[in-house]
Amino acid sequence: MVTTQAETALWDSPYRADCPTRRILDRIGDRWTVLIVVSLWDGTARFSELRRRIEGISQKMLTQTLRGLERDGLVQRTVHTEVPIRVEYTLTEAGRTLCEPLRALQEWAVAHLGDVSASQEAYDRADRPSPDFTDRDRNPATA
Amino acid sequence: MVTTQAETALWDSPYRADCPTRRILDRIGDRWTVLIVVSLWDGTARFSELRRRIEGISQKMLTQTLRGLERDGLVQRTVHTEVPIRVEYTLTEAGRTLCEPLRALQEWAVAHLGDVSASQEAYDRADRPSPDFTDRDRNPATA
DNA sequence: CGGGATCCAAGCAGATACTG
DNA sequence: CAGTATCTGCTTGGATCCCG
Repeated sequence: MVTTQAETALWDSPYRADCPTRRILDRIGDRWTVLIVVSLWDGTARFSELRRRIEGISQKMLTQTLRGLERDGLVQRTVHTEVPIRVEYTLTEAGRTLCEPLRALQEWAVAHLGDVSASQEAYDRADRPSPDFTDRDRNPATA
Repeated sequence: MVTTQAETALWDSPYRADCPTRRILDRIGDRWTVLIVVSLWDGTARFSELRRRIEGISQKMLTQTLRGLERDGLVQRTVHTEVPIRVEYTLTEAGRTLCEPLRALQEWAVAHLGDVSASQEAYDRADRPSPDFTDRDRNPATA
């Protein structure tokens, strides 16, 4: 895919709306995609099992996200036409490769959550010129 | 809240709503955070410069996202009270460390976009039981 | 069990107007 | 220049009902 140089393609184009990074980001940028992919890391899982694992995800979102992942070729869906129907989901090879950067991100999260939380508290404690967000607020409890 | 082993903590807790991963994911999971962090990789940038670089981002979203990043301690905001006011944004150390996993993700995106696109087209071409999405559609043009 | 379809609330995000 | 404030539309996502 890279025409000129790897470096350039990687760091110059991302700011344009039609670049690969943007497209992928839009796909995996939702709340559930990453969680699902990561939770499929250790193997196959059934629909209801995923639903229990992810915790907080609705049936609609789980279905929707899984469909998206299947469409992207990151997850394989296998239907077992038995008495109570059984559907299993597995990561494809591509899906498995995606897990690596995702794990890196996860490790970062675990390693830096403390700092982030501390920074947030410090930020919120400081009296800022106009801390009164009216529109879209990150911490509604403060008001 | 798994206290046994690091490995376990990394892979067992993410499915609970209050885990670090979820929290970080919710923060960087929006469309702009990652783009901004990445675009600050090579150094300091002014507000308007970021706005031009990111392309497509509104002033509101840029401000909002930058505030969030500042609050998280990932970006440092410096105001130069000059005639035309000048504000510069730089990654903090934490922000810079976040760039690494983000770069990995970006590289994955560049490397796999072709496969993903191909998979999507194949998926869309296949006649599925009921491909008629009514609610939330990924490709409105198909209808 | 594993969804599909529909309704509806909340949040996200754009456009606009105004300020120091 | 670098925002803030507000109104508003669109999207996201949850709840619910139903079906094979």
